[in-house]
Amino acid sequence: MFYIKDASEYIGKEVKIRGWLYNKRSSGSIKFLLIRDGTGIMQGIMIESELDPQVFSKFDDLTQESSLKVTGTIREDKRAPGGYEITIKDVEIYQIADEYPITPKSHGTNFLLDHRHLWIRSKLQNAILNVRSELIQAIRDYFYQNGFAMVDSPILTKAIGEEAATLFETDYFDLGKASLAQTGQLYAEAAIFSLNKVYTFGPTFRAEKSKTRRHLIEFWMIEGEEAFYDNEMNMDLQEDLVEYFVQRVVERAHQHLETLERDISALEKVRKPFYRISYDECVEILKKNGSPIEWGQDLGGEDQTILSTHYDKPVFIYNFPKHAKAFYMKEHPENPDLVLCSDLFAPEGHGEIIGGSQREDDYDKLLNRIREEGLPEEAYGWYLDLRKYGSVPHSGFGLGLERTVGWVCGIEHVREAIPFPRLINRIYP
RNA sequence: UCCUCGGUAGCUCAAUCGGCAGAGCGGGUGGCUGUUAACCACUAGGUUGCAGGUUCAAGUCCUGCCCGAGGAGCCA
Repeated sequence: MFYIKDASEYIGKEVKIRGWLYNKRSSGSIKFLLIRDGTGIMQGIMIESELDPQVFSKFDDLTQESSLKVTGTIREDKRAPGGYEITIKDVEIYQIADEYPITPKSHGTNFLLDHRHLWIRSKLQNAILNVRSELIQAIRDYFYQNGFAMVDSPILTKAIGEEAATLFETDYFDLGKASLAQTGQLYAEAAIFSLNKVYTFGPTFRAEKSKTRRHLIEFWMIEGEEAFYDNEMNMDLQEDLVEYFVQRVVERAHQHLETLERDISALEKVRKPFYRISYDECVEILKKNGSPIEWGQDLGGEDQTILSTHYDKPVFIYNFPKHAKAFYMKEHPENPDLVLCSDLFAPEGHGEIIGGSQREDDYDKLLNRIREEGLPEEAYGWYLDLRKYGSVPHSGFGLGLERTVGWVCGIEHVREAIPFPRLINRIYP
């Protein structure tokens, strides 16, 4: 089957394009159809003097997004968008589309989100979804090539993970309430004792009442977990992974990045080593740049923006205060107020894309932290077991896919980085 | 939950001091032999988010509510 992206291989040949009408123009007895087939957009020409009148008149019936099959010869022509065009010999119509809501002029976000099922057909959204697809493939390939096993963590769980206030609950037969997973990490930790290095790749759910450009209710997370890795090695791994997938997208999705008018030179700078700054240093830098942050607090949205505009490459902030971070992070051996962890911030104002840490591997210390945080001890029985039967130092991290897609594509809001975003006040379409 | 901004034609927006409800796109009709979000002419299209109030007169001012956007908190 012929696809528009392969046009250069078909010059002078007769082909059939199956697709949808993107737009049309006419100047009387010469008419232009812009046809898209998901791989590209190609201009078709209909010339009255060279066409059967019955075929020529089909132009008038065609509406935006009508589905059609055109037969014709591919030619190179500088006047055509994309450099190639098809001289049409025949037009077969699958369906005449109803009046299409998304016109070739500008629309507001609310309207576009209401029509997300149609919006994804547009040029920029198509490019974003293509980059997302390339990115996912690159991440999977990286893990495969580096000896990681893929494990699937459960989506229905007993409340265990991040925070009880942000759980989606559902009835689970005679066993009370279950909730949708907020993370697969704890299960990934169990899996390293079987497989050594693992990653999970799945949807996660957080019922946070967040309305910011960085938040989705349902988002996809990639979580690496590595036996016998300390926090330093964990950062080395993240750095290597991020460099790999960014460079691979630059290489294989170049055209889509150009469609998005992404500054590709900024992505080409994403090479090891990244910057690494301790939390202590970070607080000093932020204070100098006018942040009201005090030692002991986690970084706010404004702080993230300051940091990620300050550097031209991703930057790690490591070793946060214990009480700003999750219970499972390992206490710093020389300073019990700190934990061994790191957040990775993407440059150009895009903010946090990874949170990682070395995990607490000492049974008593972990139990202590669970009690300090007032977590339901009984739900963590199996997780504590991992510290009883051959506990080892280990580390891991979670990469937010949509934030990463947003950064690589250079788009403002994560809601465009996923085909059908789930937002606090939106579950349609 | 809190703060800020917004809601006018299918869509994007305008409407001066409170004084006749407007334009572009999209739809319809006609024209044009190389168009590039084509262009030109004509045309149809309105419960100004909802409910009250002030006024001779409200899209505009006041009160309440609904909906949306951005941000805070929280996080990937």
